[in-house]
Amino acid sequence: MKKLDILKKLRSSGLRPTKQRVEIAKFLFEREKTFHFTVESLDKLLAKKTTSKFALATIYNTVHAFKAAGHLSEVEVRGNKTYFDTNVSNHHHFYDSETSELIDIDANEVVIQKIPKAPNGKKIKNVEVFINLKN
Amino acid sequence: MKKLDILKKLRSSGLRPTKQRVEIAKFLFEREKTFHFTVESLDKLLAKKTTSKFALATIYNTVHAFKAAGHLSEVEVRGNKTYFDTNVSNHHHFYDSETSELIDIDANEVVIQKIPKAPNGKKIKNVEVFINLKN
DNA sequence: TTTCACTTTAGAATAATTATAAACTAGATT
DNA sequence: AATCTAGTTTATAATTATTCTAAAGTGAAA
Repeated sequence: MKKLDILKKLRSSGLRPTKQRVEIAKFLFEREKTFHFTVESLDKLLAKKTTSKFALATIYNTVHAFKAAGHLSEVEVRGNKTYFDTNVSNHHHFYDSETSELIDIDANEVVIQKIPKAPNGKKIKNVEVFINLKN
Repeated sequence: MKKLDILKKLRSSGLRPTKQRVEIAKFLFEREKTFHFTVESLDKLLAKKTTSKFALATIYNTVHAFKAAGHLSEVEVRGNKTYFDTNVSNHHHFYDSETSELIDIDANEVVIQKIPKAPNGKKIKNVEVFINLKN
């Protein structure tokens, strides 16, 4: 994703393209493969890979703004930290608790044949499959 | 589950049946239906339903001891608090984010037809299906 | 260029959980 | 039964992730 596209992406979702947002967006979205991270890991990676400095609060703000704009998704992993994913399409995950690593699973790699119907008055928003790994 | 069974359950898993553990175990396991809770909700319920007093740290200790002994399972819900479940068999969940409520889904109510194979060197520990609800 | 709503920032505040260390107790040993 | 001890409880402090605050900074519209 080019810088121009990043500016477009930010602007089109009502996010003013500040220096910080552009740089974080470049770091997150200029990649081939999807990327999983926590705010803590992102903070460390940004410190290592860029010359700019970011307040931790800015990273929280930015990640939440990107999530609200639909550019990031939050992954349901139990544990202390919140995981985010640059893959915002409907998909599933392997989770390796040994390494705390998430791996994307394409939606079409999982086929569910039978599912219960939602409780009265409720609808199904989405179905997430978690495959926990061991060695 | 009778008190005698509770003593047996604790002893057989190497947990000395202290006053606190017995009372918490009775509260958790003397029920027909499975029970979902957070440490916070359990603390409040114990305060309401029993005359004894429990230090919050004791509730954390006890819940973790029960989990380590396989009497409770921890549920993958994203959010600030950790959820526990008295249902330790293999099963799935509805999650209602409106009410933060978990509902058990029996393992045989979900049939998965296709699933990817584990990454190299890893094995599948278990598969958890989460059905997120909306109104 | 001036202006102003939106952002960033550092640090304080909050919330969940874990650690600490002293007092207590179940149950084995005498 | 009295003693002993490792395991347990307790109150409190510490830690960790995250959110709040309020002052200073900045895109971009006018």
